[in-house]
Amino acid sequence: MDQLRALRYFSKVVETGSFTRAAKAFDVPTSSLSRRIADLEKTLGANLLKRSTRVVQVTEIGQLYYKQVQDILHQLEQSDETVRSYQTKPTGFLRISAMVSFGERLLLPLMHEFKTLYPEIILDIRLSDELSTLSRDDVDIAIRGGYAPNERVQAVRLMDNEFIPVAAASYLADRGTPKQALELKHHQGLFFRTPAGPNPWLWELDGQWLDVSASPVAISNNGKWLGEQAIAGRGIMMAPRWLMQDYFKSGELQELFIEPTLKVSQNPQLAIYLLYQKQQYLVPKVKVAVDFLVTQFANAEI
Amino acid sequence: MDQLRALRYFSKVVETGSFTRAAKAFDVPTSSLSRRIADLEKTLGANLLKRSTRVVQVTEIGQLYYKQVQDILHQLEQSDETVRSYQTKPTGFLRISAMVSFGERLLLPLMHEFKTLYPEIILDIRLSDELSTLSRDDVDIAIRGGYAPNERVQAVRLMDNEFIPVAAASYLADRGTPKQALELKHHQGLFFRTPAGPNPWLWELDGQWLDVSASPVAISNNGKWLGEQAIAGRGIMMAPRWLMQDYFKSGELQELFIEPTLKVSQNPQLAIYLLYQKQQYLVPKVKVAVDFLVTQFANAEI
DNA sequence: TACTCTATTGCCTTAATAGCAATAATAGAC
DNA sequence: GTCTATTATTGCTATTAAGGCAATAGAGTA
Repeated sequence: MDQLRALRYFSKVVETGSFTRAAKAFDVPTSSLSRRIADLEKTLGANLLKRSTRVVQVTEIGQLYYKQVQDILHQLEQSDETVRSYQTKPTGFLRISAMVSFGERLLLPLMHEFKTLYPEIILDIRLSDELSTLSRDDVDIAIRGGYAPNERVQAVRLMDNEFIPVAAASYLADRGTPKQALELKHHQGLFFRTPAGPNPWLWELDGQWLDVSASPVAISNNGKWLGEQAIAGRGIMMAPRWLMQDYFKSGELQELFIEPTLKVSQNPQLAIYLLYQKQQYLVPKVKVAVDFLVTQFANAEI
Repeated sequence: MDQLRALRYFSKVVETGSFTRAAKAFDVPTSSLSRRIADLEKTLGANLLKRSTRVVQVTEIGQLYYKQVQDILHQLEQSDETVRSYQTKPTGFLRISAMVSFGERLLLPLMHEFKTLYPEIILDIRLSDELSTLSRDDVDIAIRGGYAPNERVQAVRLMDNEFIPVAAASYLADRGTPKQALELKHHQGLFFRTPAGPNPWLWELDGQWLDVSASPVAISNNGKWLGEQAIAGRGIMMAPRWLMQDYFKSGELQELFIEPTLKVSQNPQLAIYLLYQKQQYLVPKVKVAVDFLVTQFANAEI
């Protein structure tokens, strides 16, 4: 029995809820599906589907089996793809997901050079501050700050992601320039909302963490808008250092030097990571992109 | 093409390093393997094996593919097994792995009752202080202290694993009874060697960790032997509380009350965990065993 | 009750795989 | 260097499994 074929048929029936629709998808008669799935059920000794002539329902165990089978089929597909593309030129669609501000400031400017190096790769760059799961056919490469990957995902540290307090001169003239962390409680704060909630302002003393967040005047997951608020003198913002260079140069914002140093996370390894599926590294388009990006950022940091 | 069959053939050839031996294992002619694997290579467009008439070598990409295929085949086998055993009586071999002293003191005494409840389950209990990977066909259930499982493994907290300092009366009469952690530096220590190295004696103050280990007189991964050393008055030992009950009753050892409380790990969740593969929970033999053990330990703790 | 849509079943065709024997290739023995 | 034993491949045929079509049976709908 060709179990894989049976599994593909079964999966499609679960997804479409119908033998007829599934059969259309494979362009085979429904009788084939019926027989393959019946055989599968026979060898497994369990009913995966509850059929009536009009409606197909998935049984409890069928549901469970479906989930696991999905995963298996997907892994196999990916392994096959890796082998198939082995030793070929880097080509095809390359899907990269990155955080919006990081993408605009640092990633996109690099990609012109990448494109000239590998003209046959068609870039599909998605900028979003949502977490990308990287688990399915989602994206090939994701760039995220401090994200806990699962065991099949490889994480490479690209660069620091140090958060520093900044404010506009107008704000400081108005409310004074804080020098001590404890003064911040009486200031106004602009907070970046991560998927895990607004980033607090923390202060560490011998492993003890103190929250010295200012009183919030704005919380948003949109860095650009928060930046505008800061420039308008609405409050103090904790922002990534790499994002602030332009603002410092133009004088729109300035760095605050506060004792002791503030953090926005208890995680000491706050950095920006490049993530990719381990098994995809031998796929040429993924390999060259990972190598290219890692090299670029390693050089930029010197 | 029946890809699964081809993958099984291919895997066996990699493992045995020979078409002939692999063919014997499946009881089919070598020509079948030759053809299936050739087809597989054709559809993948890559050479997985480098053949000479006498020696079969695995190519780089073949090696990679083999590893991934192994994983996939294993997962599929397990999923099939789950479905097959669904709604059947708990039966078959049940392989449990536990730490030696835990097994002897707590686990084995329980298993008589388990055996009468489920006489058709054949127990295969392996006691070892080595880490069990739980990843392959290894064991169905593992019991370990503070072990970081991967995402496919479910961990259930069974009981506390508090380590306390103990010593024999003879030792204390000889060297004095320490009351302060800092005094320990001048005492003699018996250390348990975990897979991550000897367990240090730690003392926490506001997130700062101080190592106050005594000077070592013995280090071993054999708890029994260490216990004998302690009874013989050779030194102070940090031992799990649950292991000491008998020694306390017999008066062979006594608990030391040291300020501040000592720890053997920075991990606050030091406990004993029961581990099993998530997808196996619906396999009756695994389900009843997990439920039985969790219930037994939950009750015992009241 | 008749109608329609859907899954299953029987029969035959077609495709894929197994089995056997012969062939080609090569490492090791002499 | 030649021979021999072992091993993988290939050609041919038999066998097995899956596909395709038409007929059948069941269940909701008009």
